Amino acid sequence: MGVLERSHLIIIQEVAREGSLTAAGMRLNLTQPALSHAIRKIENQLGVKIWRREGRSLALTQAGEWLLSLANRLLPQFELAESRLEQFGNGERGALRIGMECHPCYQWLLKVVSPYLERWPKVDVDVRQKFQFGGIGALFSNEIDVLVTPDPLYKPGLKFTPVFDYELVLVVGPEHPLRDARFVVPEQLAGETLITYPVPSERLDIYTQFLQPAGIGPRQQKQIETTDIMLVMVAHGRGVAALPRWLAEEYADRFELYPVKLGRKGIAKQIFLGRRETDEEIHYLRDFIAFAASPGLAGQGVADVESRAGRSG
Amino acid sequence: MGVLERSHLIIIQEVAREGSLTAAGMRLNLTQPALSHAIRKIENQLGVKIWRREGRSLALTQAGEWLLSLANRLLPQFELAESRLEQFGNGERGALRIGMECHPCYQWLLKVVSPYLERWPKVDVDVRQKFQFGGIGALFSNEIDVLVTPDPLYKPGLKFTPVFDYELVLVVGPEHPLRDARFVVPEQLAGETLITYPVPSERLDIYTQFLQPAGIGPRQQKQIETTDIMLVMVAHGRGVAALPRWLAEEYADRFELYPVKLGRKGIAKQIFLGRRETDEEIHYLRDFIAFAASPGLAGQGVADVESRAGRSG
DNA sequence: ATGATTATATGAATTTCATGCATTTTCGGG
DNA sequence: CCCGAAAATGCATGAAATTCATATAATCAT
Repeated sequence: MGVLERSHLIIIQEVAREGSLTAAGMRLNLTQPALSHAIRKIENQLGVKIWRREGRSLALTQAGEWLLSLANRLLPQFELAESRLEQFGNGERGALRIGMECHPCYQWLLKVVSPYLERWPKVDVDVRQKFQFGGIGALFSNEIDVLVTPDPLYKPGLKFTPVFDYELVLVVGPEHPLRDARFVVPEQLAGETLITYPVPSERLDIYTQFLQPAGIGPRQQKQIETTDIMLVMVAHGRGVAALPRWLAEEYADRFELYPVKLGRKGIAKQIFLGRRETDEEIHYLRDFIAFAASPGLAGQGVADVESRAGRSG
Repeated sequence: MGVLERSHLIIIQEVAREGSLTAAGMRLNLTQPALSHAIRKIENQLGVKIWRREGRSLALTQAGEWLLSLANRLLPQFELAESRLEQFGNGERGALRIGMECHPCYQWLLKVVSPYLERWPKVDVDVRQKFQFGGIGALFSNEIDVLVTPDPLYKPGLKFTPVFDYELVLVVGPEHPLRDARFVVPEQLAGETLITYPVPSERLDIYTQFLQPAGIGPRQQKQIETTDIMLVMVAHGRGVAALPRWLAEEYADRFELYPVKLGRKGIAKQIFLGRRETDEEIHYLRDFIAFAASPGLAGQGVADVESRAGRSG
């Protein structure tokens, strides 16, 4: 079985470096007899002569030379490992696996992540969008560490923090008859082509909070992966989309887009970051939440929206 | 100070592999409490949580995952190291550092080494030709393991084995007046250009055993490193050289060379392999000596030479 | 639910092992 | 040949690893 230990390599290295047990003992805070016993034990366990008595000091045999080169190769890796572990222990290092349950939030997340990576150079950020058992399940199963979601499902062991509010608006192109409407009612979408992200309609607020309550569906639905393409389509009058107002504004300089309020009062949305309570003490995670929630970052207020939505249980 | 040991990595790897302390304990010949105590101690020493209780078994934290990848990287190197050391212990592996005190022997050595390397695939052979304190000194100082020499200096701690005999002859080119002589006497070299290896003349038998006893020197001496060039020169009549008879015969198909006996009786030489007595039990070294001494390898008998030389002391 | 089952955790007892001390042996130099 | 410096040896001891017995926790089937 394995008998060669890191401490053995340290002894080999140090004895070779100092050329004597007495001197090596000093550096290792051991006595000469301790080392003498140790090296003999190593040799017996390994079944190889490692040292040769050369006069009144020790020299390495061939096997010893080989072990020394091994030690020089492996020991630095152990040291590196320990300094890394210290970083883990201090909460300076880790992987922040962010789960997304909110398609348009991706644009927002990018703005948060960039400066965050500067602040935490040793933290790796990973973004995931598909979860077998939903975002909450992914949090519980440790698949992710943070969940970006509009649906904070309050459960024991989880904590949610609101990070920004926005208004969900209908985005139409310049040729669209609704482009200057003060607001739109569900019936006005009955003849429209609705462009959405490719997720089930029960996860799309435009359905759950606007169309379905009125018992109305669009004439056609097109699913498109990326926000850019989606907005190109909208700008060219190939359909309408429901997106955060700030997102429409963000793209305003590239495409001619017109946001229209959904319903008289508009649809207010709020995004939450969820995390496990057990991760409370992880510095870089706590900082991510605080940083993401800090005002002036997303900067898309909802001053003109009167009510807030957000299921809880 | 360094606390992370190989055994810790083994535990991390095995627990991760089996997913349970009990199962890992079986494989490691440890009880479950032993592991339970061990992993807690590791965590305390490193100051990092490595495992997370997941239901009734254990899962790795991020730091744990990182340690596992470290273990997967480092542990195989330890295992490789141990199997190598076992080979060292069995005398299957090592470095055979051969010292040469005999220039023309290089050709012979090549013929010995090739098949030897086949027989001992894990033994590295290294050939050295320069020694600060002579070949014997190099043996004593462990600079080399085997010394190829015509001068076996018997000293306590060293053993010499004769490996082959040869006759030192004068080699001349096709145009040379001596080409068909039955033998040559020192006086006949007085007007010649003698080509030798670049070593002091006290280490050249043509001087010590032939020219100097007669108080004669050659008209000119040229020093050349390589045997090939030396023989090209001889074949073109640019000088004569003193070389083993078998070497001249070896080159006969490439250059037109004529060997001439040195003196009426010829100069007989014997090559010895010297080694330290302490290396007696090294298999691959003992085999090298036996192999090199086996008849039919060098195959250059000295049937026609009547006396043997070789100082001893 | 509840008990059976299968984990890990805990604490005290025990064994094992590393280390230090005292001493001897070995080696090199005057 | 003896002295100084270093390694080797043998024994005693204390710390650390391991085990045993048992408690606690979580899953599963009924």
